[in-house]
Amino acid sequence: MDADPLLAQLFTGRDRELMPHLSVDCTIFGFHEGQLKLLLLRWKHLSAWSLPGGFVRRDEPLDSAAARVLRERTGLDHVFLRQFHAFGGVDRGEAALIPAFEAMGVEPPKDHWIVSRIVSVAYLALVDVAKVELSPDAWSDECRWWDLNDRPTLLFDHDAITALALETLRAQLDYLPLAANLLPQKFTMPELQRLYETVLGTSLDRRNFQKRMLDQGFIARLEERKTGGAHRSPYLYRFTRSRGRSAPIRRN
Amino acid sequence: MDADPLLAQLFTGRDRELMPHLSVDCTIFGFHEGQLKLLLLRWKHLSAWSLPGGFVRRDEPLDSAAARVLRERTGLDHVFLRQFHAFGGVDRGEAALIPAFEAMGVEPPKDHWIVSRIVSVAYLALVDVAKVELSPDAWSDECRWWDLNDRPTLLFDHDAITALALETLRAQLDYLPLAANLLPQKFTMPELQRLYETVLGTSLDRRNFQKRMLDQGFIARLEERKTGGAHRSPYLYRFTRSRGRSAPIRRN
DNA sequence: CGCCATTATGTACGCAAGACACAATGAGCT
DNA sequence: AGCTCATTGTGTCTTGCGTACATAATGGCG
Repeated sequence: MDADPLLAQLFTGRDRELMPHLSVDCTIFGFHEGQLKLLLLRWKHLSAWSLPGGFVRRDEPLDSAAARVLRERTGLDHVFLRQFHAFGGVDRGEAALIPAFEAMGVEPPKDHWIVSRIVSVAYLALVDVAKVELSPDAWSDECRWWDLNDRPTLLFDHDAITALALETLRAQLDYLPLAANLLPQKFTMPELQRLYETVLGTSLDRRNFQKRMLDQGFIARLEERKTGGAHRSPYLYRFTRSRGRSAPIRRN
Repeated sequence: MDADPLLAQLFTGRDRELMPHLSVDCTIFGFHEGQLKLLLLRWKHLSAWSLPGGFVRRDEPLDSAAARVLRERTGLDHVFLRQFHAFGGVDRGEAALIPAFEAMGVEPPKDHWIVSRIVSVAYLALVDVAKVELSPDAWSDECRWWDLNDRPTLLFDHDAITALALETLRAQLDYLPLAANLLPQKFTMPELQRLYETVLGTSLDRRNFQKRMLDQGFIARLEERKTGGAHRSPYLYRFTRSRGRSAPIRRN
């Protein structure tokens, strides 16, 4: 098989433009039809899945590298994207790449940093599924949403990364207006509640939930109602705080 | 001036044992005489201060590198130490090192990674000041505790690192038994309260504070009392949860 | 032996969260 | 048109936690 020219360059010069031994990985969450979704890539020739990731250019801040990865896979920019952990184990499974490179006709030099050790800084992204336009990267032949509960086992240490991302999301969901990033601009109260229930893995009381949300002050009710449902039409709401950014923590 | 042989080797081979462009920095907090302390190093020939840090060996996990830095500066092991952020800006002030190297008689090759760009993973450590035995590293001539409020301006981006470390500490103080790591085994309730007040920057009600702490279940009262004070002798308490380890999060 | 700063402990109030009930609506059916 | 019924909108009561505040107990000191 012919080597992809871009990939072949990776070991003949292009790697010099990159920060060696360093990468970013993005756990990109979405919410659709009452289910939490995770964006995954399928590697060419491996038929196995991983988180979207990429290398860091020598003149590129870490955060910008993560934003670039997110933009290239989803077309989105200026959405919630936040670093949550650096994964720096000695063996994170980089060797799994070697057969993939060989199948692509690329011969990585022995002990090249790409197939030896990579420290990866992991980012958590929250996006509106409806706005995403998916596109795989040079290493993968498919890019799609997976239901979080049906997701396949991932390459490298990406299962651990995903687990910590989910833990981080759960821990911050109730005191940051994170839901604003996962829902469309206008949404109904039951939709918001189902998002909370899905992320937290619990069931909540409708009335108390609504009260809490409104008391919180993050959301405001619109005069519109959602039509077409087979029952009483629910009100629409919107988030009032700027999306993404953090909020107050009060003490004592 | 003669070059320190260890430092000279840094650009003649020893750098090959290290992960290029990568370092760890430790914000090591202590508590003594009612004040929150930060451990700082003074750089030779620069007379300026920075956080303790170090490079990561090629066969060394990130967490181990941080633990090694902590051990080498304080003699402590198995204490609270947790990664909290990766600082990955393009220019974090690495160039400040060049005059220091020159004064030490070491000539860094132009564009060597050590003086161009370094991504640093920052760790937060909490230690019992009484157990610490300080020792500077090869780059510094002094290692000492600073009162957090009197601390000097730091080199590189270490002021930003310190600020985020403090923010992290504040945010987690009330739901993790972090204080266990900053106090001796036995302590009085007023001591614990002063620690909280110092870290949070607020003043707290004695009675409510005591009630909260005991309801929390982290601490238990001993039958001993502290003698020697000029007033009613306070009870001693101890933490019941295991010290040192962080809470639920550990990965890679 | 009384003074006084400090510690130990108890009580009252307010607010927010949780448990729970009932009215209103909109589509589809007969 | 009127009934059914799942779903949404709204109110009340209770409980528990955090906060405000007051009083008794100690131990050294003059």
